[in-house]
Amino acid sequence: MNVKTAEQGAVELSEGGRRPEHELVYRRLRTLILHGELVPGQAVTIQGLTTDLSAGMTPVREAIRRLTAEGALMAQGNRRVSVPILGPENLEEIIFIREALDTELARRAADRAKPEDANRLEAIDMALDAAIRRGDVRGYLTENHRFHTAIYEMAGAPILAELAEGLWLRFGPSLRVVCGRVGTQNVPDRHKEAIAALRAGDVEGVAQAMREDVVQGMDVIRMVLSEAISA
Amino acid sequence: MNVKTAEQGAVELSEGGRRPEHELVYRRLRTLILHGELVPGQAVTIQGLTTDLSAGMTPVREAIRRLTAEGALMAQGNRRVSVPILGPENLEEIIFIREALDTELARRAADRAKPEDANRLEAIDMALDAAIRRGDVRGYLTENHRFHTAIYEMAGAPILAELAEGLWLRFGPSLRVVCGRVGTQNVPDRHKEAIAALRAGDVEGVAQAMREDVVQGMDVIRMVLSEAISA
DNA sequence: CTTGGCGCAATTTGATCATATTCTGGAGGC
DNA sequence: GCCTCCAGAATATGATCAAATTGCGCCAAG
Repeated sequence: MNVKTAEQGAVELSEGGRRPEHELVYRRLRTLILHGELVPGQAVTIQGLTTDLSAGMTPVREAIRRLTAEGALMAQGNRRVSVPILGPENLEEIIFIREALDTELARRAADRAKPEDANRLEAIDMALDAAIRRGDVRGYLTENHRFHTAIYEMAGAPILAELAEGLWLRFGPSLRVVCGRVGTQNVPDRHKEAIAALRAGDVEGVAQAMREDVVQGMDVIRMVLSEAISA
Repeated sequence: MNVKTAEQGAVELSEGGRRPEHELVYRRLRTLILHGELVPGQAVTIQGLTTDLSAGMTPVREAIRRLTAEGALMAQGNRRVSVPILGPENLEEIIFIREALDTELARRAADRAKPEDANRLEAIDMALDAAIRRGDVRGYLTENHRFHTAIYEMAGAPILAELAEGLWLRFGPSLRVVCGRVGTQNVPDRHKEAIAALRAGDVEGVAQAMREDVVQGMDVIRMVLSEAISA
């Protein structure tokens, strides 16, 4: 009678193959936000998601609560939820804390890095460059995020990594808007410098490269957003 | 026929008098964690809370998800949720980021402070001292948290404040354990210095006072936790 | 006669609950 | 000692209730 349990054991891949529905909904919604598929200010309705993602109400509700707690969504008070609009003040706060977090995470990652890690980062960065060359905004956003996430994981600091990841959710939607406006060509990064410093065993060099990467990248967002307001 | 709408208008006090159930459950559970009523490692079950708080399943579920996203609770993978146990490495991460956050928030708060703000802080600090004198652990935790939260609100930096608040949820349970072990007498603070600097208009003085407050306070936790392990 | 504002009602959406289903952990038998 | 079965708990669904916004129609003013 319990035929299903048999096949489940086989499907069990990597770790925890069987994910609860609310987890899946959460991840899908999360990547939607991260890749800027949801525009800042856009309303997020439960019933809309139940039909769009063809999921039940409860999983969708829980995913929305979770993302709201992470700052990826904003409760408007009157039971409505929407994608937050990032003002210059908010962005300035994010820049401050990202500078501290990403720098420290890079420092710790460099300190614990194994030789193969530099290769992994380089592979991601090459995919990133390829996406830039072909003007693939979606691919750019994905790979750029993967690059930073890889460093977070290398750092072995789960709480700091979680905080840093959470910040990406806050500026994700705006980042997409920026890319739509200035393209992917003109967004500078310090990935090559970071990888070189990592190979040289220069811990502080990696930390400083990532600091500059963050500050410069966020600065582009700041400028585009401020001229979007004046326009 | 619409008698209900009339009375609702009257009940509307301050802002948003009508709170949804899941919000209330969230707040109650949150203060339980913040004041250390829940021991690190303790299991948190949905059905347990539905009976304890006499609430429905759905609101409890959402509150738990929210607090899990904030790091106040930990999903164990196998559908279980518990209060996280803070290891030395985790605590060290929290100390690092709190030092950056609380210092910056204090700096911004001092920069925007009005004279009455110093009085508000002093009132809280006096209540705190009173709680210490009478050995009231619960009161100590409440007032100490209120002191810092007041500064966060003064800073006018909602995102940084939210992040800082979230960290309290992570070390709240352990803080209670520490107080139960060393009492409230021996936990130093720099509140008086911060208030004095605030009155003097010394922005950097306030920032440094709060930095020392955080570092010293967290150091007590670190020491107690490490000797709890060796014991 | 047109237009702007106001209020009511209809519809859409959110919140909650009761219930069915699925899964985990452990007890007991082989 | 391992496997099977069971109890308890979590997940997920759909229905029901409540609330908020939207849109329509009416009235009054220009």
